[in-house]
Amino acid sequence: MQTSLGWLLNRTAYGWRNVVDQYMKTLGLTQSGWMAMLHLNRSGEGCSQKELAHEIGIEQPTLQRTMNALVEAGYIRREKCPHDARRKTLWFTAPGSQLLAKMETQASAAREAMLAGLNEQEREQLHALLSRVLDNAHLKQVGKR
Amino acid sequence: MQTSLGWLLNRTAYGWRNVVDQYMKTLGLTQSGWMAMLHLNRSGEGCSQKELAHEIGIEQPTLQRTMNALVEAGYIRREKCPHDARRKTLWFTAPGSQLLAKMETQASAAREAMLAGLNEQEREQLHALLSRVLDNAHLKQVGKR
DNA sequence: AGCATATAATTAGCGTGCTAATCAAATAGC
DNA sequence: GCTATTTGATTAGCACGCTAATTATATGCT
Repeated sequence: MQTSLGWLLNRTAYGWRNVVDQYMKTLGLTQSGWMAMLHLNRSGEGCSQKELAHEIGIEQPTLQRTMNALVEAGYIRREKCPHDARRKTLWFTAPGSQLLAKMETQASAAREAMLAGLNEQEREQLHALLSRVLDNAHLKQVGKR
Repeated sequence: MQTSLGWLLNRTAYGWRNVVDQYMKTLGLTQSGWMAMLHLNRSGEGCSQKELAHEIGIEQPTLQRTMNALVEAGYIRREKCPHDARRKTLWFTAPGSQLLAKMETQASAAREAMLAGLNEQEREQLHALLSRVLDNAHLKQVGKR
């Protein structure tokens, strides 16, 4: 095996992000921006920032910066939660919803480009193998601090 | 498929880096630091900074910052190349070589931890699938600028 | 020889991940 | 009911990927 799996994994993830980025480029959003938009749609509008960060798999302060930019750009708005004054819920604005629709199209085109040549069975195999490696990573990180 | 392959890929790569980081932690080097040390050993001492960056798969300015830290820490030294005054070649210092030996041990322990439960055939399968996805990424990035 | 182009190292500055620390509100325990 | 702890959002600052631009040297073309 010429290249180590760790390196390969890292580079493939990096390449994937860059390809999606190219497909998204015309929409004028950065990587963290489209990630947040797509995941907010998946999580469902009205979730808290903490919940969205967890869904994306990043930490709250990381999302904070991205959210500020999206709010600034007018795609998302924060609202105070009536039940819990600490929470702020997230909602698409009308321009945000329009942009989202275009993003979904681009996202699936990018996905298809990356997986070109892999049949359904191979995609599932890759998914299964990566899931097992990721589980190992999580096990090893118990008691990290 | 619950989680998208893109997300899974990204998180697995991230998890892998963090696990290796934990194994390396006691050695007092950052992620980019041990990457540079291990790859310099693989490339062979005396290579240029550009060559090492290419071997690692990062850009020259990214390596530059890391190299400055490693030189500062006394693990690596830069030397002027006699044939080409633009080039600088990279060499381990004595403390650097000692550290490297420990790093190699930790690196393979980390690798084994991440791949626990995957037999040889599965590892090769994962390698092959990732390689194909990475190829797609490269194809899509032709003419990127 | 002399000027244009190419290449290696470097500097400057951005994007996005993180942890640590702070503030405000909610919850728990006495 | 009041203080102690927990929780969500936020701020500050670090690590490490990038591109663009600068500098010094090498190479190539006329």
